[in-house]
Amino acid sequence: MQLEKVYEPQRFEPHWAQWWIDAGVFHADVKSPAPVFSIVIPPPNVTGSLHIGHMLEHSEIDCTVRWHRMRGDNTLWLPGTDHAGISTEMMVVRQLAQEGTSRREIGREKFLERVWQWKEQYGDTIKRQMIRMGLSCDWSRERFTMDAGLSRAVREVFVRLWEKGLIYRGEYMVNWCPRCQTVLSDLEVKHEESQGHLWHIRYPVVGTDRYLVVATTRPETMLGDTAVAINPRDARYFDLHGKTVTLPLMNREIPIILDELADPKFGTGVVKITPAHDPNDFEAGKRHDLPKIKVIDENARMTKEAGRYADLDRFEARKRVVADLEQLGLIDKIEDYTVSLGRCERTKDIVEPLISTQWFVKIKPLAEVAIRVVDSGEIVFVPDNWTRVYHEWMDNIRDWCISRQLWWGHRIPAWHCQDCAEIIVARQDPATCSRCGGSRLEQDPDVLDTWFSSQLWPFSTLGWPDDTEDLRKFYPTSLLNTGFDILFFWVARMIMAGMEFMGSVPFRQVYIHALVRDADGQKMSKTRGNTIDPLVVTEKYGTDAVRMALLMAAAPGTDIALSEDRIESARAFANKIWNAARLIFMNMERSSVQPWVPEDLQAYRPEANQAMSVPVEDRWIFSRLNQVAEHVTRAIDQYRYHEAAQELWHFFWHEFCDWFLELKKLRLEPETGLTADWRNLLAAFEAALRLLHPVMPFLTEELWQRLVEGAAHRPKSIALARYPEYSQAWTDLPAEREIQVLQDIVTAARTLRAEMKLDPKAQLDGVLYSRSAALEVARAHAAAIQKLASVKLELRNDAAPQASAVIHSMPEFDLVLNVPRANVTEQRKRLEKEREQLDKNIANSTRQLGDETFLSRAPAHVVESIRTKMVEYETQLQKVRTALNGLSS
RNA sequence: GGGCGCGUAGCUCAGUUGGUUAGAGCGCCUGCUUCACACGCAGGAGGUCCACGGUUCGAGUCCGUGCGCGCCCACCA
Repeated sequence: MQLEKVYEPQRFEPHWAQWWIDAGVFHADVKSPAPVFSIVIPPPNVTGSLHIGHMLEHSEIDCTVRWHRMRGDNTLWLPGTDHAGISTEMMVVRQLAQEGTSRREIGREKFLERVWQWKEQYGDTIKRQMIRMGLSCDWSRERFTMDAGLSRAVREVFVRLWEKGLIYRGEYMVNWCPRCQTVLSDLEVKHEESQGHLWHIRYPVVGTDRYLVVATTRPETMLGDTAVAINPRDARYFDLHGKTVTLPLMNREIPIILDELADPKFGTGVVKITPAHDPNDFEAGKRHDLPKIKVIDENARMTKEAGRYADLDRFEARKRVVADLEQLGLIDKIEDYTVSLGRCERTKDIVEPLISTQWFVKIKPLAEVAIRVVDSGEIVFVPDNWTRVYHEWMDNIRDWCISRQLWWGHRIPAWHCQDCAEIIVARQDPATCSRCGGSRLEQDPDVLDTWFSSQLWPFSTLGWPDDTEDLRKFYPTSLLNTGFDILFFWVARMIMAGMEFMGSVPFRQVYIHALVRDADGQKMSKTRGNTIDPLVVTEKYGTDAVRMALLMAAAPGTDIALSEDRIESARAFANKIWNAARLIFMNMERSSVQPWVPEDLQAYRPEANQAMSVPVEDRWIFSRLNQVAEHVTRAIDQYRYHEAAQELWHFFWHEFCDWFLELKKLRLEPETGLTADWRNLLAAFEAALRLLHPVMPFLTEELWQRLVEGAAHRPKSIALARYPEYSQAWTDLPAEREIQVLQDIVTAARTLRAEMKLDPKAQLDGVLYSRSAALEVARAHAAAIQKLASVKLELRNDAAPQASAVIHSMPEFDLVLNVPRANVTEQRKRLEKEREQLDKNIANSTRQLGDETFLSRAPAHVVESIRTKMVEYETQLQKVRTALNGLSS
């Protein structure tokens, strides 16, 4: 079992990914009618990357799931849903545009075919990558058919809501993106501050020589004004009530109305009312029964209603309108003004508020229930400050516009009778009109908002609307792990849908993780060009390294700044493990040691070890393994992935490799390699791999399989082996103390050598002075000390002599090196620094121990620990003084 | 206009209920081609924990104010 010298994840990661699925180790048990990936891959001629946020999410979920499985919990992995919607559609639209074709030209059928070609072309890449990320992937056209599978659930839901009167179709003010050619929900509109102007326009009052001055940031909309409003309590204009003004440019006479909408304190206190192009005005228009004149169309061009401005682009029209008004002397003034512009989340185009007929969900009744289950604690957010954010939104929720003018999505199951205009909503495609019996039915051309189907995820994936075994077994799920960016889009709606259609919560806990950002903390975006492409980095550094880097940084609360540096150092860690394995395997081979795996760590009770006179480093490493198992378990349990990852990192690298393996190497037989007590090493390594497996699944599987190859009784996969568990009995404090002293002795000698700038290869002699157990430790580990620090120590049960030029003092011992010429400067520097620190500590402790209030109020153990430390400080200070004296004599 | 979060070593960040020498990774300095690993080994430098005030025997940690940065929500022309 030769290992390559350098860790090359590319060679085994794809293999294990496929193997896990084939062997059923890790694949979801559920036959999902939903498509299973939520990653957007752009077509080849569009630069960009995957949804970076998912990397973290997938690593965390996978880590959690693996960990649960290894602990024997019954877990279920549910794949995510596809974002059938604008993103996908727009990519194909862009591709078409580059070929000189438009979507409309090609038609719905051909367009959808085109989307499929694109998905299939890149499906393999997506699939491979998803598996590498630890996500099962069963993605095929059969499973993702807009008119089958999931759409059955979607239809069911639509029909039920319709029958309950919770879906309605109506004319409302909607957000329209002229580029996407579709309506957007409120959540898809992002507001952005930008520099604009506030135009003050004079409207002549009919029958007088007065003007009313209105202010607007969008002068072109004035063409559609059907009133101006003043506040009923505004004395300035009260006498004008009942009169009319002439709308400039259009020469239309429009009424002056009284409405609270007009704020006397803002601007002139007069507001123009454009019911067709502003949500506020739309409401005001309803209150006063005003006509709605649509002057801007779906292409953001002016309509016929705009008179001579018809067909102009909205911004061109703005210029003309302003110029014309100026010429007429009707511009009162123009102010600079910061306006909050609504932009399309995807195209960044300025969203135009339009009147349009759309489908809506009446959301209040659903929201009330969803608020209740969070209030009552049936659903808990982690961290819990998100509860507030959730409330904030749910309390002020507005009806949800669910229709989209796209093709890539679930068709709305509604038919319009061409004869009697009846709307038929049905589970089965109707053949005739239920009212007039006519057969001229046309299905509504719109598709549903992608989140309409996504909200069904917790139960549609389990077979709903059928009453399946999966559904009964796995609904509700215990945990939802997601990013805060889709809290409203998805999480809130899943809760509403769960309550409405299943009658119970879809999940108990919602863990909100951080988002991944670039090295400078900026949001990754294609336009900024600061994306890290998961496809590229996992290929380059390995999935395990990417996961480790992400988890190391996954502290809750703050976002993650991801850089290649971090991934690189995670790869170094992976390489370290790899090479530790190389060392072990090479020696196993030399000694023909039989691969062997203990049943579990229980085999290594410290009592048993002591009885078998097992080397202390073995007792020590088992004791440490035990502690680490406990810490990691607790950390993952509380979603503190960064703590788990760091604990594992430190343990594996700086304890297992730096000390344990180094000590073990000293026991190598020159000819035969491993000796009998290497059984313990194998057991420790095997357990350590299991400990690491949830975080670095591929590397650990590869090494574990090699390690246990041919072993008699073993699980098929490390993923099916048991996760190491803490047991107090395994903690071996004497062993830990002994190794600690050994480390101190070796480190002290090394520090001295470095300070003296001594030849690192030269074997030195030294003396260890001690009156404590350190003497015994040094005696027992003389060989180790000689190897690890290149120092042969003479042991003296005595205090250190007054004058020693080369000395390193620790509380337990003094170590003196016998060297002819000492480099005194370096040592003096260190000693003086140490003395300063000690002086400070002693002064501090003295002050506190002399403070009556402190002594009486501080808890006893705190006072006690300061007393103990005080003694230590003083002994140490004495030693440092002696050493300094020795230097000067 | 509301709400939330952040400010700790050159950089990116940890720091669970306040407890006394504040940690890690990267970077930096010194020395090592030691037979697992230069994606390495050994040693080291580097911090008035944004400022001021308060609570406390004790504050990086709790409270207030200010400064700086970021995010979310919001129909004020």
